[in-house]
Amino acid sequence: MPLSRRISDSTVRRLSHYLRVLELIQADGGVTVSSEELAKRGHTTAAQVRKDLSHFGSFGKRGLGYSVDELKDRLRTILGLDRLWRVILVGAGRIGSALFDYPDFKKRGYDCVAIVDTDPEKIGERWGERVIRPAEELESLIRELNVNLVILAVPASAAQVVAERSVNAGVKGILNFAPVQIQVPEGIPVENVNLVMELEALSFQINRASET
Amino acid sequence: MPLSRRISDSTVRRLSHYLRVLELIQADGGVTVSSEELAKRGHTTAAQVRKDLSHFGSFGKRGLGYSVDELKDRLRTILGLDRLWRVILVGAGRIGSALFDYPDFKKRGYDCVAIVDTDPEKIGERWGERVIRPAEELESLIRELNVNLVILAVPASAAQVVAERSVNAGVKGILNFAPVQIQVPEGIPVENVNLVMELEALSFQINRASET
DNA sequence: TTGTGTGAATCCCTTCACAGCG
DNA sequence: CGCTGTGAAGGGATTCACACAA
Repeated sequence: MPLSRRISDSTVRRLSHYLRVLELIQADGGVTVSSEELAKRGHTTAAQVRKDLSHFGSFGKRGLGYSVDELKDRLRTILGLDRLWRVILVGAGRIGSALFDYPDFKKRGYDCVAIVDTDPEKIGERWGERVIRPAEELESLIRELNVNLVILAVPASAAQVVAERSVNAGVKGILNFAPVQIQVPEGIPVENVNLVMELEALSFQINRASET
Repeated sequence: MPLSRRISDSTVRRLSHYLRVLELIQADGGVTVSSEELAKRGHTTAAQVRKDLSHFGSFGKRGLGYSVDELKDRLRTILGLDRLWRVILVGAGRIGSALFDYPDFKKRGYDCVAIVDTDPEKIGERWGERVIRPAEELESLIRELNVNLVILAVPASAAQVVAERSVNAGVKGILNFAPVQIQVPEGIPVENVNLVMELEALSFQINRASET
């Protein structure tokens, strides 16, 4: 059942969302949950929930629903949250600092083990337990600290170079905040977060809505 | 031809991306582009580019390609960037400040006309030309300054309430950074940016890749 | 000849509907 | 009986392939 099928990006997003909902349900003292309820608190249908989960096994009890606790664990495993991810943050600007302080980060198993920047003013600055290191140390930090993920919070012009250096030094995935499409070798996943693109999607939809 | 068909979200994202590529091409002195080239510099196919554009009209010349300048204008109009969007930022934390300073913002026609926060320490603080106002003034600011869009950079617990107040006061769209699914009336577009979700998508894919 | 615009074919995702298990 | 798990149906979106315009 946990077949090596291709799982779509939207499915993964939904799984991530289910996990969040489960945590809320658990906080409210819920012990079991139906696909119906899970769907209502996401923005999906019950059939979708069941289909999503069915790609990875059958975790529910017919006539009963899912055990909140068990499903939560399963989702954590599926999403790869049952291990620690070691993250390096490249770019100690505002986006970088916003991420660094994001409370859910650590909670989800992401540990920012290093920060680098090119700005001499910033190098040496202390953020919590970390000290900002010069960008030249990128590769050595990745290797020494066994970094898995890199967060690119750098200007568009620097993103490609940093991505290449990081991949060469051994990172396995990239979260890219720079508004460019970066090229990486096959097999290195990249997720892009592009703030302007989100806003543009919004203004497009508003225009549409008002055209009726 | 600019028919009122349903345009998918992914199409809009691609349009937004084409626009960015066109700007780069123009900066390099390019005057015309083919769907082929546009596709290569995005992450799509030529057929996809043509199909996307065909939803809104036929802007190209057969055998020649598209005029960079004209297509850029068309895309700007389609995406609703040919007007000024007035934005209010709710939450003057790090994410808020990152957005506020995002250089592409103003360039794309988004003007952050007001900032509010609940923290007495922050109220009165000056950011560029703006002064942070108390959260109680949300509605009056939206009305007086004719705000179209609200950016929610607040904790999850506050997001729903702020969204409702904003919609009641007249905003037409919401960019939500809080990690919750907010409920809004039909016809008010919401775009969600969820940083943890992006990271989870990444770790999922890395796990998958290594399972091979 | 080149490269667009577009029906047709294909693929993938979502929804339906129900068999089957607790 | 209630709710899951899943084959089948349906619907969208992507890709193909080619007529046609410059």
